[in-house]
Amino acid sequence: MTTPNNTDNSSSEFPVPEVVIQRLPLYVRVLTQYSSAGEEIISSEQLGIRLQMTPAQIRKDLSYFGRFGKQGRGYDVAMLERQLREILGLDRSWNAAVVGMGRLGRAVVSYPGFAPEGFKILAAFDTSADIVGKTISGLHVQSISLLTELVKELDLKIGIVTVPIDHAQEVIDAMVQAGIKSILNYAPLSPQVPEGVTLRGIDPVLSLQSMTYYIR
Amino acid sequence: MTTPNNTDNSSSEFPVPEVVIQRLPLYVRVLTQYSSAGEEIISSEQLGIRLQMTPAQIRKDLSYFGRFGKQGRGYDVAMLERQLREILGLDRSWNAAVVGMGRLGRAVVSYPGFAPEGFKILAAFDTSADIVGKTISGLHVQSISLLTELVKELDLKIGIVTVPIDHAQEVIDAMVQAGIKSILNYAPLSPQVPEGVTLRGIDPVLSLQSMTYYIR
DNA sequence: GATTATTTATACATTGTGATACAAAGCACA
DNA sequence: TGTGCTTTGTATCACAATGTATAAATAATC
Repeated sequence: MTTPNNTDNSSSEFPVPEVVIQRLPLYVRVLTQYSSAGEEIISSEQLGIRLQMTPAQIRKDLSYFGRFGKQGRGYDVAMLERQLREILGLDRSWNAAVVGMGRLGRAVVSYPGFAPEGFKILAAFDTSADIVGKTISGLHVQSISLLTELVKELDLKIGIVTVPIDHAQEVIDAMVQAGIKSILNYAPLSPQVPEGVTLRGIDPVLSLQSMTYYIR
Repeated sequence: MTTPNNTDNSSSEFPVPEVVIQRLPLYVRVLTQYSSAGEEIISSEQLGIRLQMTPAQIRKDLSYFGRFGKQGRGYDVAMLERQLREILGLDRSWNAAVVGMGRLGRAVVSYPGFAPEGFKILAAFDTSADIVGKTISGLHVQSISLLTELVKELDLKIGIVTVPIDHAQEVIDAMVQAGIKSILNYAPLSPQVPEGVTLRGIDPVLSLQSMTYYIR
């Protein structure tokens, strides 16, 4: 049952700015907190305080996708959360493969933060013969040559790169070749990916290196 | 010895945009690679190809800080790297404290990527009595109540937060109280920090959650 | 039911950021 | 030395993102 006033602007008439997309998960996060605190309504101002941004920015971001709020009242927490999760594709779960089962890869597969958010690591790969065949955190480590096959078989949609820097580009190329369209890269480099592949980097050193500018 | 053509715009007459500061470490990284590949000169176009950005953007970014290149020739790799490192404060090393010695904290202190870049984790803290007193990766885990004291004693300039989400804000408050001005936060929330404190978040789930928008 | 309080959605203004274009500067080579 | 080629630095433009202001809608109160 959709409310009649819910005009859907998301009909991909024009592209939503990437910055906006990146903020949506922040909104989802706050909404989840509010929801579990028993709140039923939230205003853009309350959201803004939590996220240190102006209420107008939040309203404008949301308006790209429809009209979710009620004037004089605010947003229904549960409803808005549901809508945003649907927009982001978080109303389902996503299967992921990790490539690189060294220290970092092991930390990633045993990180308990992914599964509750619907990201399931179903396969682990490595190149080195020492590691292939072992079982780590319940995952049987496979040879990278089986990547394409298992991407299809297990419906893997996300690739997580945790190999050393000098193998990262080739691993990413292999992922792209295997049909992976979303890559989370932990290696400290800026890899080249073709159009249509989304790449995000996790790079604590880069973050530190830009923070030091502001100390002194 | 400064070259005469090196006009210094960095004299904080006007603030350099934060996006620019965040790109400088990327330039440093490519320059380091180029340098160890034996290249002496690099053009903004070559840099642009590596980082998937327009040459003009790179030139403009650099021009905030001075004139480092030579027309018709390009940039001296070693010189530019040295300059950028100095601008970012990477020509020295920085001491850091990690708070939260659970799984994540242990992964962070044993991550070998920090030290070579000049980030030295000199102290580890936790709240739980089970962990305080243990030695992890050569670090004696201290009670968080000693934070302020050790920040001074060890000249800790960077705080790394690896506690569970429900303790993160209080830990960050404690760091701010202790005089820490740069915080790297691994907890999945958007903490509140006062003006003058720089905060960067490492949040793989957030990255994944915005990537799923582009699949489908 | 009329009046006052809120709060959204959005039109408009302002600011920030990135791309384009080109003059000035250096290099290479005849 | 002069000519052509390259590449920087920056002025200018275009557009993206943010902030401000307000009309319209809802709720609350008397």
